[in-house]
Amino acid sequence: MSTKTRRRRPEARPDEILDAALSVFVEQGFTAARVEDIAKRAGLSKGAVYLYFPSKEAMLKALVEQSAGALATAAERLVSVGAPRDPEAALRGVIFMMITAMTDPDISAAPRLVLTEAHRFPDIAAHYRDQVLETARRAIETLAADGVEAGTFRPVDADILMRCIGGPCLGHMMLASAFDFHPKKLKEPVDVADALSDLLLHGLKPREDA
Amino acid sequence: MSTKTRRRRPEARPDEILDAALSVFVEQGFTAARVEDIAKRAGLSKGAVYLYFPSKEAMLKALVEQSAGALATAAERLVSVGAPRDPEAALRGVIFMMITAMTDPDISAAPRLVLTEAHRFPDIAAHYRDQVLETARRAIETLAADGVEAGTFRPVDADILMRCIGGPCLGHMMLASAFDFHPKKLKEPVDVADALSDLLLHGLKPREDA
DNA sequence: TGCAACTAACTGACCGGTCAGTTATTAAAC
DNA sequence: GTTTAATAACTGACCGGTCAGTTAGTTGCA
Repeated sequence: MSTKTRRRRPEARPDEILDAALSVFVEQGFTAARVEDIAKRAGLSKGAVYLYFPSKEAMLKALVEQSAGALATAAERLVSVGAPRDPEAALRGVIFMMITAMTDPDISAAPRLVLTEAHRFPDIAAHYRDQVLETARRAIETLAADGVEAGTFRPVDADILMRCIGGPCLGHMMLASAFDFHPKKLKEPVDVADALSDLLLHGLKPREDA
Repeated sequence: MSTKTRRRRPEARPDEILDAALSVFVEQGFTAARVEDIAKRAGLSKGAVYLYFPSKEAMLKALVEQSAGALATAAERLVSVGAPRDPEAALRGVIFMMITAMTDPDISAAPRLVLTEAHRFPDIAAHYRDQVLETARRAIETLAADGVEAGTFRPVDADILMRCIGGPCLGHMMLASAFDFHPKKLKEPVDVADALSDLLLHGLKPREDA
């Protein structure tokens, strides 16, 4: 019960280790990450880690699978719920969700890890592509189709829209996490999300309408 | 001259080594990259590399500085030349340039490397931020101002515009390089650039004008 | 309640391989 | 003959993974 006792909590161990592994992987990169550091952060010795995972790489794969599942369902749900009724609001919701998620280092950690390590682990890359990216593309495709049908969007290629939604969010995250580079005026995630949504919806050129 | 002789070409060596280092760094990541592989790819032994660079990290820094300088001047020139006359064409030009650059693995290699390694080398990150990102931001800020003055753009926050220009290009590159994920219909870089430009300029909502 | 006998969780020293960086040596060029 | 480019062999630190041993906790029995 006390904070000091090193009790046995075997059920919670794998997740504790994965949490620690994620943070060390993100800080150091997979190769430079030391298993001993992961163990220490999880409150264990190095040997104990190998009671739960057969190798360092197995931890990486478990993390990726965890994250991929969560992201795929999130992407699918988010669009399918709101899009048929109000495509514009659904799109704003997607962007807001992505910006807030990307702004939280804990939430963006797993995608960041995948992004930096994917190309060295082809099976991880393929898994993420099929599970997350294809799902997201399909979701955006139906979002766009709903919008066109409702007359609130004009026709647009799904791959382009995908890059115009995800890209700025991705860029926003990378600028912040890799370079500590933040917007000068818009400090709050919600303001960034709104400004991105406005620009994407209305375009850079002036409008006669509105 | 012959392919077999191990002749002396000291002037060209540093750049040859850096070329090799860049490709190995991008393939393996900085930590996993082996100096011996870099040497082999440059046609040298490992020891010879250390005649030109004091450490592996020095190669990384030289690469980053090289790339940062090139990018900063490119960004500045590209905007300052075209923007005052025709902001819309200038913006299309910037996006086209970025997409074509990002689509060429050789050209995008250095930025990709910086993106994946920056957070572990704070001085590299700071250098890139001050040299490249701030320059790009200023360039985009004047591009936006020129467009507003000419009446072809409506007012927009520079940081948002920066993310809406760079983000989709960055996303396009990461999807391709990390996940081998490409647009289903738009195969040519020029088509992708045009579609991105159209969406950014005119927005997702239908227009009465045009 | 007290006390062995047992088990599962855990530890940390260790092994073997890898790799950044060094050095002794060779050979081309002038 | 001296200098410079280059190599191949070497060193030492580091780290993933292993394993013999320890400790915390449980069960059976009085």
